[in-house]
Amino acid sequence: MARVGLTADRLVRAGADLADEVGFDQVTVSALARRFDVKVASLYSHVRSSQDLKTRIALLALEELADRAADALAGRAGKDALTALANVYRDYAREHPGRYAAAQLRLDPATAAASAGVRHARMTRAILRGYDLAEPDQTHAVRLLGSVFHGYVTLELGGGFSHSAPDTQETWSRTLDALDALLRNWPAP
Amino acid sequence: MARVGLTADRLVRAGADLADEVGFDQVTVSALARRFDVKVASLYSHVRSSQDLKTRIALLALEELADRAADALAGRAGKDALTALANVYRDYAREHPGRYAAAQLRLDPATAAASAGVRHARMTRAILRGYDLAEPDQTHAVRLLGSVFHGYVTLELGGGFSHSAPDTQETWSRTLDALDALLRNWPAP
DNA sequence: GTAGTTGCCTAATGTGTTTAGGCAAATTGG
DNA sequence: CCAATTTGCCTAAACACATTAGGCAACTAC
Repeated sequence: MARVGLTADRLVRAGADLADEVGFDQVTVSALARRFDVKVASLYSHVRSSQDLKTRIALLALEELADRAADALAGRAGKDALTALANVYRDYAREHPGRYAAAQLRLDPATAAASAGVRHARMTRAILRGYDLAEPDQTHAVRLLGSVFHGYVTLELGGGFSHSAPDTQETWSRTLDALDALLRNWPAP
Repeated sequence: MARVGLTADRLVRAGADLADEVGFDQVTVSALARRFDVKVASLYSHVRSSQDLKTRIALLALEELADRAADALAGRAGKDALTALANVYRDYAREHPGRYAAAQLRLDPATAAASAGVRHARMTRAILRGYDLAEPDQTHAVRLLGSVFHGYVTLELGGGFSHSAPDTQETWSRTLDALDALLRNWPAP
């Protein structure tokens, strides 16, 4: 019986690729087994369950995304940093829609706390150092940025606003302009 | 054999309730059959497939949401209208998380075009009549509003920013203030 | 009341998840 | 270099959901 050399890592990576190809919720232990030309049961030595597999793919995506973000942010500040971070999310979602969807998987609190999710939160907050915002406005702004990035990327990817006239690249630029303007001129309570 | 009186309508409504209770992607033809104490196959006279059921739930949710939005918007303008519409989305998502998730289901273009989705787009645009925005900025703003509403609601519901200090109600208010300020003072290109 | 329609049923097939237990291949130690 | 052990992939089997085909009973209409 030829051994294929399965490992949790290879499975997760292949699962992520599969997600990008067919969509995250089409990722199934069976499909993954087919991809490795191996019987389904064999995967259960490496991965606890379907849920476990999906969670690991989510964690991988969060890591990759955080790494990209950290790279993009290095040496930038102000609007430059804002644009860089925003583009990391958007580009990642366009290049890796399945992975991006995976990154949205709801994790249980313990797993989330140990994930790269916390790096994301820190980086978003780091961007605001280039603007003049004290707490609690800083937290409000972090949440707003998160909402816009996530909301925009999701809608664009889902075809939410595909048909209308101005192309989405233009809207994206203007959205970043608007956010920058907003952060420089945050309204008093 | 006692007849239960199934109809597509009752199934869809029950499916929506089920979604609110256990989550939209736990909505299954089998679960619905159990809820009516009926054999699974019986549902297939009323609903074409699992996909069909989910699509119908999505359409129901979009309708309900659009109805609420239309009510809330009547007689309001400017920031008042902005706040009203935003609150409709947020409150609906909190009261009916499963339905809200359903409303995000990707529909094929034909179905989407015939759905209440178009009313949502029109209403968002209507809000901007209270602000001084010409095309193409109006479209950019529509997309931004959609992104923020959807992104915020999704993150809040998914526990995206639950732990940190300021409560989310406060952030929500300040987010609406910020959007209002932004629309009144939209940055030139 | 009978004819026809409709509604829910049984039966069967295919796919995905998961566990238990087996045999062969890799690895380790003498 | 071969024996002992670990490890990896397998077969087998149970269970859940989706879906289709075909049957019989219960409403509806005349």
